[in-house]
Amino acid sequence: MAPVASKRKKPLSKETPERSPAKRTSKRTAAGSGLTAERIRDEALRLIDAEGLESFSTRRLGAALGCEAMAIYWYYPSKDALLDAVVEALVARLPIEPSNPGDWIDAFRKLAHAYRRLAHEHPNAFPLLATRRFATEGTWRFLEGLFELARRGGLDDRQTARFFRVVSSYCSGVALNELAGLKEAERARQSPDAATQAAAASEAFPRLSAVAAWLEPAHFDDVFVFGLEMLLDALDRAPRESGSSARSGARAKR
Amino acid sequence: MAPVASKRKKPLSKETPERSPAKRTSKRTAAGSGLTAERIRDEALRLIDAEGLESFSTRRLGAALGCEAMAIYWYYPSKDALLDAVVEALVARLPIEPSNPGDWIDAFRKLAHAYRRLAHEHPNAFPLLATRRFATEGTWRFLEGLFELARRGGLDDRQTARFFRVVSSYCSGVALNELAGLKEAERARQSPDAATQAAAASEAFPRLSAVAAWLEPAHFDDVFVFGLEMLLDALDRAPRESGSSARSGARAKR
DNA sequence: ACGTTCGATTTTACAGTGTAAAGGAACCTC
DNA sequence: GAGGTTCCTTTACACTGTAAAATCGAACGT
Repeated sequence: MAPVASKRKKPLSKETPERSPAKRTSKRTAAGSGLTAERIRDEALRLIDAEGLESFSTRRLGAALGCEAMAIYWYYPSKDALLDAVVEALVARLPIEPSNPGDWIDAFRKLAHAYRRLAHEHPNAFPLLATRRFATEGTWRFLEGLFELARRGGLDDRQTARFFRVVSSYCSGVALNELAGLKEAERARQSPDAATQAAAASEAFPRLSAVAAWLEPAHFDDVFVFGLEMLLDALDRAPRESGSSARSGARAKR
Repeated sequence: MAPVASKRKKPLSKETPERSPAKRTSKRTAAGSGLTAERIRDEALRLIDAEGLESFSTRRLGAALGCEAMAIYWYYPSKDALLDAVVEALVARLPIEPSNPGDWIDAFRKLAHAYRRLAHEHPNAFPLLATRRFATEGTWRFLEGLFELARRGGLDDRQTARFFRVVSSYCSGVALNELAGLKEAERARQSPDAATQAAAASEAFPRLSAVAAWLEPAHFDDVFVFGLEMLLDALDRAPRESGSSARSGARAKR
């Protein structure tokens, strides 16, 4: 990636006069070639969706935008920063409002489903979400909204942190597993020796091949909801058991 | 990555006479330069651990092994295949035996902890595990052992699949979150404007900054065990409720 | 003993990568 | 006009994965 990967020294010390059009003096932005940070970011997401994360490059993005690759570097300091922006744009689509106001369990549920939907809609871009830390203002705003909702639900800071970590970890994990499974299914579909390999595995690993049927993409929905409701159920119960504050009711399953 | 990323056509059709020393006629293997598939894979893992996944390249690996980069391609058809082998080597270290034989809950617990330990010991290599599908024989053997254990515990195929997905998803998710958090913490440590940024966030996002204390690496252990025991507890309860077979006892918490 | 084959490695080459460092061209302010 | 700021292109460099060919030593058939 980087020419020399020894030590990442960001040269953006305090001396650099902030090169980038960060909302400042947007008088003469329209006369250029229509290039904006947003357009670049949107096109980047479109390209990643269309052609995959691996083959996404600044030069290809430039070609898609009708400019040279280096033009991007006026709007983003690095490809990494651009990908951060893409992550932010994706996160910004997550809803925080619960259907039943005050029901934070339902908010978490809706959020979990939306998160997973994101993985389905942007399978190539999703690994970015799971791998990168939320590092931009938009993602912070998102978390702020979620945590505020949890507070209004009566959760203290510690519980909020735990619930968030547990649910978000579960969702990332499920989604990544799904994507890996889908990718493998596609690979198997166009490979000629798929049947051979599967047959061999079936003989050598009987338990694996028996269980494998239930690990198929067809059951992803089931498994996801099963684990999620289990988690939410336990989370709903946990605060009461540790003698914390009460919640407004509403439980979904069973 | 690939020169042309259009369509991945594996040219390994049935005609190719299997170029690679796959355990065949290892008569005169010792006189070479001591290069073996295992040594290459181990050195690859060592390099990834030491210098990061991003800066890992076939040429650097060659230099570390004392050979040219292309020598690797006699043992592995591509860098991707080599990384698959690294994943397999890591998975091979996971234990499947429960301390209390027959207690599959405990087996899942031990496995979960081992999985997370793997993430801590190989933070740079771990994302490979989470992103790639288990695609080699060693990983299949691992799953076979785990599923056999679940069967002896009285779980049917469907339950086994669900439990495996739920627990493994949770573990991947937690571990990835941790790694992202650790990386960010390190970045913040050597960045001069960390305090500034944190202060700004603290004002703009009061809930976030209050909860953030509980999201610190210091509490990773707590959160992980909290969620894991919650899951195992629920999983332990689930089969009985759906009228399945009984288990041999032993519950850990509460 | 001698070519031939085969296994293992190096050499060379190519298309593509991220991005630093300039250079330009258009505009804004004085 | 002169000078500065903003946006974009050009050029260049160090590096990537890997196809293809060349190389080189050991083993083998004769």
